Amino acid sequence: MARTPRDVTDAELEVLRALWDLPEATIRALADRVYPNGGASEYATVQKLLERLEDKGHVSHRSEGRQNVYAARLGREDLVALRLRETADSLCGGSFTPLLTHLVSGARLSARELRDLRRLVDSLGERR
Amino acid sequence: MARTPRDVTDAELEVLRALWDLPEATIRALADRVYPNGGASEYATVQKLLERLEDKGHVSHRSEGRQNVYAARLGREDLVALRLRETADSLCGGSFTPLLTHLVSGARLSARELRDLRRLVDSLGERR
DNA sequence: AGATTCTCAGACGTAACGTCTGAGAAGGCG
DNA sequence: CGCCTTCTCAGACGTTACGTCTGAGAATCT
Repeated sequence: MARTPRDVTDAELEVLRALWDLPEATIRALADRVYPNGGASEYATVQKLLERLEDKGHVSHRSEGRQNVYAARLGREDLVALRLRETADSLCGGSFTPLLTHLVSGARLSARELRDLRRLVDSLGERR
Repeated sequence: MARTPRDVTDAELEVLRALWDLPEATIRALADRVYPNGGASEYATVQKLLERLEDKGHVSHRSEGRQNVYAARLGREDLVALRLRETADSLCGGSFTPLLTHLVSGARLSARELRDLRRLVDSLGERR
């Protein structure tokens, strides 16, 4: 049975998070944020993580002058979508309905979450 | 940054699936199902996967006579819940609302699914 | 008794993951 | 101009997860 690598690993996610806050950033800016007062090796770590993220298509870079400027191609919502799809595919035969059912009925939503959801459903219902 | 092992790996999931179909099963039954016409080593593989699943608390066994009978402690819905919580925690600050929003607005629900969902939400709202 | 089938304990190889090192190019500045 | 700093690129390293497999011993069957 083949092992499937993770879409985004823990350390990669940390870098992605930084990129979500700073929509465009140089490696140094990201390194400073992810590893405050980190040295050369932490810098290189971020660099490698960015390289791997780019291999996966989740990040892109352009070289501005001498240095590279990175930007996220995968947004937080996209990653949420990815994770939901993975869950649906591997556990629910690809259907999202079981996820919904669980979330709505089982997950003890707060009053606010419930209100938001009701509004969402209402707005969807109107458009039909 | 510490690496976090997966809740259930691919091969482990395969065994879990088998256990979901056969609510109680001996190792051999599971091995036959997961690896049709597999030999002694496949049997041992299933055994090891069960051991790891048990370490994680997802499976339990009792020894019936000479052999061990395994049962899933973690149901399909439980695993769905786990995955959803992981996603919410790592990407949405623990809130389920973004997941719901994505599912409801993005997942192209059928009219019927939508109606059921609305009813579900309404019934939940009444209880407050 | 001998063959079979179970359990338990542990080893093995590969890949993932997080981290780090070194070499080279490009500016900044005395 | 030399020197120092900072960047990029390429690749190595150690640990662990993961999937797989082997061997030894106990129980059961015929």
